[in-house]
Amino acid sequence: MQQKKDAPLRSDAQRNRERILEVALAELTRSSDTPLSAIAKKAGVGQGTFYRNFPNREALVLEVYRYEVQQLADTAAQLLETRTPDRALRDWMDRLAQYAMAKAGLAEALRASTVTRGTLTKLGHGAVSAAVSLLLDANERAGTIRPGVTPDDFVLAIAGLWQMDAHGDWQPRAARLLDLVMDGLRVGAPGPRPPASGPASIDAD
Amino acid sequence: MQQKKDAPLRSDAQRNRERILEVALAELTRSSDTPLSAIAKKAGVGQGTFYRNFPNREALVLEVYRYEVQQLADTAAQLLETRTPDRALRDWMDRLAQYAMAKAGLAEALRASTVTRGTLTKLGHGAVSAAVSLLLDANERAGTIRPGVTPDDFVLAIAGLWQMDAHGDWQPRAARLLDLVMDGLRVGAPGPRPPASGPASIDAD
DNA sequence: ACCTGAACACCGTTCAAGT
DNA sequence: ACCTGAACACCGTTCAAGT
Repeated sequence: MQQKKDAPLRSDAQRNRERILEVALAELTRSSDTPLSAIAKKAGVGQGTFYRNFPNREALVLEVYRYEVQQLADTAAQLLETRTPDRALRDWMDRLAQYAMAKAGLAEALRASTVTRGTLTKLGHGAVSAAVSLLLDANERAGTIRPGVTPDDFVLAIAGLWQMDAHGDWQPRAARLLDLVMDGLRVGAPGPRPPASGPASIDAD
Repeated sequence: MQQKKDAPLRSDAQRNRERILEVALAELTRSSDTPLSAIAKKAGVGQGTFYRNFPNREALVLEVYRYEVQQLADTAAQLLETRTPDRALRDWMDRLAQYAMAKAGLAEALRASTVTRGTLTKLGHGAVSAAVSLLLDANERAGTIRPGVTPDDFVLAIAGLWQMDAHGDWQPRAARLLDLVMDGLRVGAPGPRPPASGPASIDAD
């Protein structure tokens, strides 16, 4: 019996929660294994308060990550308005790579705290998944990628991004990976904007 | 001053080390976060002995993993003898997927203990890298994949395998990922066994 | 040279007492 | 209803004492 149904938090509780998230973002970005006690102290709350908000490390990290990733997801729609679908997709992937590197500490924290497998995928069911859907659908309609690619496929294909070292020269490595993925997505594409029927069918009408 | 240069271990020390690795494989495969103290106890050694052999959790996990992965790497050469290069590559990838799922607990342990990023990649510089090189080279020579793909590219491209949930129905997900990667690798391939010069050059001689 | 196991440090989690 | 901070449990790491 922690909390009613979706009753709004008391204002001080609300403030505490925000402070914790704020500090967690800064701290976890820097180093992925900052003790939760340190975060609580820096946020100016007791251990108990911390635990009232986040039952464990994973819950905190997921929440921080979710918020951060949301912003990136939002850019997908914008890119689609100013570019061709395939350039929008590729540009978004580039941003994703930049993001993954900038938030390397956070990504590490996520990997480290995610004991259960597939949690990363579960996170994908949120904002990222929606953004990816948008991009994939637009490309499928334009005939620039093969039909039937799911957001899940996409997320798995670019998983390598989360495995690169942010300190080294990740840029060329990321570019090569994303090029390969884009090529893989294009194979079997019906071709740029095909009207209705299949391309070069055996019997013409 | 732990140990001379590469002086052979005393026989009892050797036995202890093997016992630890044996227990660690069994225990970590089951659940990724078995306490090191539990492993030490089950192996019948004191905490100190454990630490003499493995300075931290990561060292242990890497060692266990390295050995396990070695066996898989060894199959690459065999596959190349009994199949066409591209089928050998694809079959090896399928085995890799099976392996990744069978050793899911171990893979989790690896992810969890790998604080430093790129450690996974570093592991790739060993046996896996050699196996992948073998497969890629054979395919490049046969013209079934584009030239210039490095083992690093490959490892990044299939990183999604380590992110799948072993309990769910990973089989179709893995197949889709590997298909996409294969397609990506094929794009720009010179074509099956081209003799010497580029295909369809502008000016014929 | 190697081993043991108690001792220490640290961090996550809980809970009695307070407002 | 929410907060605090001391107390507890657990695990990684070290080290004095042994063979």
